[in-house]
Amino acid sequence: MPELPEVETTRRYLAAHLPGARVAAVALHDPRVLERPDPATFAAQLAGATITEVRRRGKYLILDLAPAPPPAPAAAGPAPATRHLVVHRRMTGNLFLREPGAPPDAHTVAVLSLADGRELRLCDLRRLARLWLADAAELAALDRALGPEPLTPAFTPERLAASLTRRRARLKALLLDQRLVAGLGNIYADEALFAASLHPARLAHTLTAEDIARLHTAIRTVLEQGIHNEGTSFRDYRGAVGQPGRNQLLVAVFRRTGQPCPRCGTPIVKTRVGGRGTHYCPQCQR
DNA sequence: CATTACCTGCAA
DNA sequence: TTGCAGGTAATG
Repeated sequence: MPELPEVETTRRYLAAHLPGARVAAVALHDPRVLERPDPATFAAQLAGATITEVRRRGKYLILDLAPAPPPAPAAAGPAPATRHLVVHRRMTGNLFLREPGAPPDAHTVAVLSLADGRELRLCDLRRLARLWLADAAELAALDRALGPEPLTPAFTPERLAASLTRRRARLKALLLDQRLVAGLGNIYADEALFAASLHPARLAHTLTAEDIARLHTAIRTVLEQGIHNEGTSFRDYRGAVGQPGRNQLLVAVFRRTGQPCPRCGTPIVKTRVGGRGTHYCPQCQR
């Protein structure tokens, strides 16, 4: 569910409210949410840690943790390592930061209780969301596995071209591949293809330099618009205080099957590309 | 390359 | 009752 704009919207709120907070305890309501380490180690490494920063890489949210200070007469061993709590919300996961005494949220799968009484809750109807604790090496591996951040200078038309020109796959399937660009999902892929006037089933190697330049701009434009509107909420996405986004009111093609194309009025068509529902204007997108 | 499994709820 | 849903890893 949450793509880059939804994760970024959540990140901005959490980054303004979490740094400095100390983790008092962690509860796993559904142990399947935890990838690693085992629940006991996970709880032990989180307890007492202080959240220092909230970052995002693609669709992953990363909480940097400073370890708990050692007990008073601490032996002069190696300092405990900084760790990172990595969260991926997959399809229906939401992260809520709730005030002390807030009523429970449906589908809660994990809770970080903070020392000040607040709770950071991971809630996920479909239970596909995952979280894990990473050390610096694991975080670096995650970083390497992902393509460039589309809203940074690392994402250039040349780099996009390099990952498209030799590929025989259909364009939309490649846009969803996180190794190519980090953060696009089904909504913003469809919207970017519409903004670039490109057919989702177009074979990637047939794109011209002009096509790629338009696509590069379109990817940035739709993601920036999504962030500006605090995400797209068709069904399940909510922000860190439970609020829906507004971008669903502004999409051109996504879930607008049969409705007129905003550019030419032709009814929007829905097909299947790369196993995903895909919406496009058969007139404008070639 | 494409398809399936992982989950649950809801619309068709 | 079936198929589909904003994602990804694991299969053919």
